[in-house]
Amino acid sequence: MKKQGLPENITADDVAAAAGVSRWTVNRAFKRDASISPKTREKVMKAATEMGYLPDLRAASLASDRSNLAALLIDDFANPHKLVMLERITRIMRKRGWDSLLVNTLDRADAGSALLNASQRRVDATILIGIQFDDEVLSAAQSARRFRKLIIFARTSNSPDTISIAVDDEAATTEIAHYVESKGYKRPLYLAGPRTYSAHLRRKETFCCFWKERQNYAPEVFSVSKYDPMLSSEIVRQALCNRPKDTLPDIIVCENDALAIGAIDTIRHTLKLRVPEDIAVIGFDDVPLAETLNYRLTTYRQPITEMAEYLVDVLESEQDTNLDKTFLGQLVVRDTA
Amino acid sequence: MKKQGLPENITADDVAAAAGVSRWTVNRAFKRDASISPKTREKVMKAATEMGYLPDLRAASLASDRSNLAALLIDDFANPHKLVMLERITRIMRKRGWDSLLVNTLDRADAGSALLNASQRRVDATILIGIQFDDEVLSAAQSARRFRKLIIFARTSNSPDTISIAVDDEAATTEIAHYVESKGYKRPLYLAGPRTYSAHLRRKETFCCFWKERQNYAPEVFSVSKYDPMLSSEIVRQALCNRPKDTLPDIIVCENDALAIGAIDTIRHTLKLRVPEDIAVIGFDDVPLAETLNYRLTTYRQPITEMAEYLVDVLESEQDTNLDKTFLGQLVVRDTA
DNA sequence: CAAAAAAATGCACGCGTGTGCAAAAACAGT
DNA sequence: ACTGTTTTTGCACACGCGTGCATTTTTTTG
Repeated sequence: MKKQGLPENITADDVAAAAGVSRWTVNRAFKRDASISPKTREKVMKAATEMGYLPDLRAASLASDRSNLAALLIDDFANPHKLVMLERITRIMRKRGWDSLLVNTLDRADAGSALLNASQRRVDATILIGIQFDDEVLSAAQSARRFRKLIIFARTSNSPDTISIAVDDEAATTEIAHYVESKGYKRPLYLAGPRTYSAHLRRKETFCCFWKERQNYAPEVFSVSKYDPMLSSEIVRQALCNRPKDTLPDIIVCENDALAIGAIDTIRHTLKLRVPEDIAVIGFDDVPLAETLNYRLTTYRQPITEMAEYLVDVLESEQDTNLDKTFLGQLVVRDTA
Repeated sequence: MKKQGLPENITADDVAAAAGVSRWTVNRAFKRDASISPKTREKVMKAATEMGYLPDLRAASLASDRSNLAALLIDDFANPHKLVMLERITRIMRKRGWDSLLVNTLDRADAGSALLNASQRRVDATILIGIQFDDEVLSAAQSARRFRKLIIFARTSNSPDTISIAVDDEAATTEIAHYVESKGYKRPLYLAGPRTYSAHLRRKETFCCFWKERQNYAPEVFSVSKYDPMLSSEIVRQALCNRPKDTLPDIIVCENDALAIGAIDTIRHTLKLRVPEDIAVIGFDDVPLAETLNYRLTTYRQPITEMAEYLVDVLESEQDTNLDKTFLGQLVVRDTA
């Protein structure tokens, strides 16, 4: 693919020679708020464009020790909400001049190595958008130092070395619980996802506490080991298929939409019951599928855009403590509850 | 987050001093098949581990002109199949030692700038997994040179400067068409996606030619401007909602699963008809949702894993011509056709 | 119009590693 | 022990740009 007659690598020196200035002036032309006169910059840019020159970000990063690059670690691709977060985060990062290194963490054992992988590229920050990051991994990460910032997105963590950006699970779940109560549901079933350690959600706990306190009994709880609609379908089937009708829950409150979608499928196609008339369902996240004709899912929307903007604020921030932040989302009432 | 008392940046020099060897020996220890004695390597690695040293990949890339990094450009996050490709590609790349730079291309106008963005990081290859890459962008990319390899994934292109890795659309669509014919469908409707230029699919054309040749009439065709289930639902509704029953298609053949899912939703929930009894549906891709209880979609599965493995072969290949390759997938018959 | 202030430009040095070759060390065979 | 061979190690130089400061040019001001 090498074009003949064209130099293999155009550097700032080449452009400098062509424009009749020094190399440093060339690089200044490419740097915002650099001290350079408008007409020199124009002259340089003209030469650069003709020669197809663009600064080498590796060298820039090496020299300045800032890369404008952040690693995104993800491990849970079955959850459609991940796609939404990924899209929003990469879009907003790019809009604000940040590139993203995507690292697909294979499993829990792999998380540590993924972290080191990112650190070798000397990224300015590492963003965790997954579930399999437990204490060991986090402490290993810290002991390896080389991590400027370790950000946990859409999940809260108590680790002091970590910055957590997430919705306020307690507020959100309380709002959901109030809604469930106000609609007169009496036998809620809580469908929880995998339980994690360092970085977790406080949804199940909040819902159950709320219900026990207000209604004087604990809701039934089932747990799915992965945020995967098909797995959720299977767990709900096992939980409900042989039960007499009057012992069935009247609503399934799900930790997120992936679980809710699986639950709805089972209710409709395996149990042959109606949603919401026989069993209502409520989700969390508001994934694109939740809005489709088929699901029309009642769910809680996280303000992902706002969270992603704040994420970039954090990337660009100089301070390194007290950056945790929680957000409020909004209950989206559709047809399933 | 700086740990006190620890040096800010541990370099190979530090490790060399600690291990009593030269810097070059330290770096050799980290390089496979480098000429180094086992016990020296062990000694170096021990010191390196204690000090938390890992080679700086930016500097390595700068010096060697190889980054083991490839850019992934994506623009179409509404299509669930993108998530599958992304997952598979990043997983296999990582397994084989490659990192990925994810670039979210905002729109067609942005594609060129995204390409330049990637080139500034001096990636070894740029992989296009989107639709909005037309001739202009590709030629701009080439004229900017700095692109070692430009790979178009899951789409074919005739550009000589490009490497295309895709399923054999003609073979796949022919298999689908044979299936449709053999099942006795008589009024197929082809639901196509957005039409593109340089990088395209040959599905619609193949299906229509096949049908015209064998049945002597052209199937009806509708086109959706984005691979988005909700948009597909809307187009199908407009196309079919006021039609007398006997003029409705008996099968909708969709360019991919995103469209098929939207079509099914409309058939069931808006037209109040049954799938496949009233209208059958067939998709393409075999996204995870296709397998769920709710859809049980008949579709064509692309061998993404195999394609991703080949992609890495291409990344590692020295030659730079004749690397295009097409793959055969498999028809997955479920309940919708 | 000269002097002072401000803006623009040039430069030595450093960032951390790879390459190819030369020097040194280890090993083999007699 | 001695030579020839192979393995291992060290090193000068290069990769392309940023930083901080010194120098030059331009602008401002009395």
